[in-house]
Amino acid sequence: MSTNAVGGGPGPQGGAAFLLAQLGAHAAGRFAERIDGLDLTPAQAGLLRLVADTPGRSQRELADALGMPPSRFVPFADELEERGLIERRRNPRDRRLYALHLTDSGVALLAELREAAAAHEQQICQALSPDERRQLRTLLGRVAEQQGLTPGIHPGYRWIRPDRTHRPRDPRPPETPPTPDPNGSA
Amino acid sequence: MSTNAVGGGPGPQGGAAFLLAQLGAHAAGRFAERIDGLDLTPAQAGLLRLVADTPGRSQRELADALGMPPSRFVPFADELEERGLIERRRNPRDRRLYALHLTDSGVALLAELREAAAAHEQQICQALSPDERRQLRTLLGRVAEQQGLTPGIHPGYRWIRPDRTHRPRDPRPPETPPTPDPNGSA
DNA sequence: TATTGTTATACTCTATAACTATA
DNA sequence: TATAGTTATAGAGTATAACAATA
Repeated sequence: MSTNAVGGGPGPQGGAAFLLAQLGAHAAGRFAERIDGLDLTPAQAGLLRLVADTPGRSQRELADALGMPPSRFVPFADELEERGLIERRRNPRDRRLYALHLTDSGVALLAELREAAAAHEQQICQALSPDERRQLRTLLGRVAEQQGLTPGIHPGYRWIRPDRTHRPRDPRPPETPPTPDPNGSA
Repeated sequence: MSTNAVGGGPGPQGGAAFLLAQLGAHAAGRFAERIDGLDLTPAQAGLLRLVADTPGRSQRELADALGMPPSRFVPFADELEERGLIERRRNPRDRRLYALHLTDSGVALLAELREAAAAHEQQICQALSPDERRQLRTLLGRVAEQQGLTPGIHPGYRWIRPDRTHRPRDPRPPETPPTPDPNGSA
């Protein structure tokens, strides 16, 4: 059996940092499996959550928040739009911008996503009593805060395996003629 | 600011499962940065650790243990061999097999790796007192055990970004003539 | 001229599947 | 015929950089 020569600390299972990395990858993998039933990848779930959280943001803003280049964000959002989960609305003040919003369908799926997340939480924390789970959340929360992590933002979207079933989208039909808006600037 | 609509549970930072995934990715990323100074990727460090832990195993066994296909394992091990950290020894009983061992250089680097892991542990757990760190390790260890994780084996080697500076290796010179070994079977 | 959104291209990484040597 | 190791190849996914529309 493996005795972990470099796990980073005391104990047969390695230090807390190694356990965090190990359990984090495990938890992320299990969550991915779970929401696969909703036909969502973790990154897609993250975008739904982000759009629900702060609706109306531009694609550029969202791409920055997720740490992904705009050229990657576009086909990424395309999928969710094709599935009717989000919609792009032109900003009449600045017609370069799309404001992203959840559709009713997207709101409904988000509710399912919340259920999945709750079930996931139960599944991962099985070994702990309610009191121990609170202890764990408190300890992890303090570590996360001290390490400067943004609540609710997973730092790994950049690396997470993307959806491989992405088909090229059909060309977007030309926009409705430019409703002439008298006020000019941004 | 993001208020985390689907983090999986109570608290402003999401449930324990989300915190685990978030902190796990963070810890893994920081560790990767740290050992970049030793010119090692996390996957390479994992292989060094594995070979040190159970020397003499075949490439096939190691590839299986790491969950990577043999065709990917070969160039992966090539790099470490070119750098003189591991060596392949023919098994005279079954000349199809290579037994992998650490060189002296590899042992020395592993010692540095242990130091890096210890420093990493300190860096990640800054926010906690020694007693709290023990609590955290205990809680995480119980979760890991219940979830069936193998101590010391990170489940994410399959997905971790590989080294992009891999140059094609020069062809291996033909093996020394077959020391005729009277006993035939495996 | 700068910025948003988009598309094209070139590059990297990967797994599948042949292939060689040995059993 | 089966297996360890290796190599070739074809496919997927990515970022860089050009591009169009709008400011």
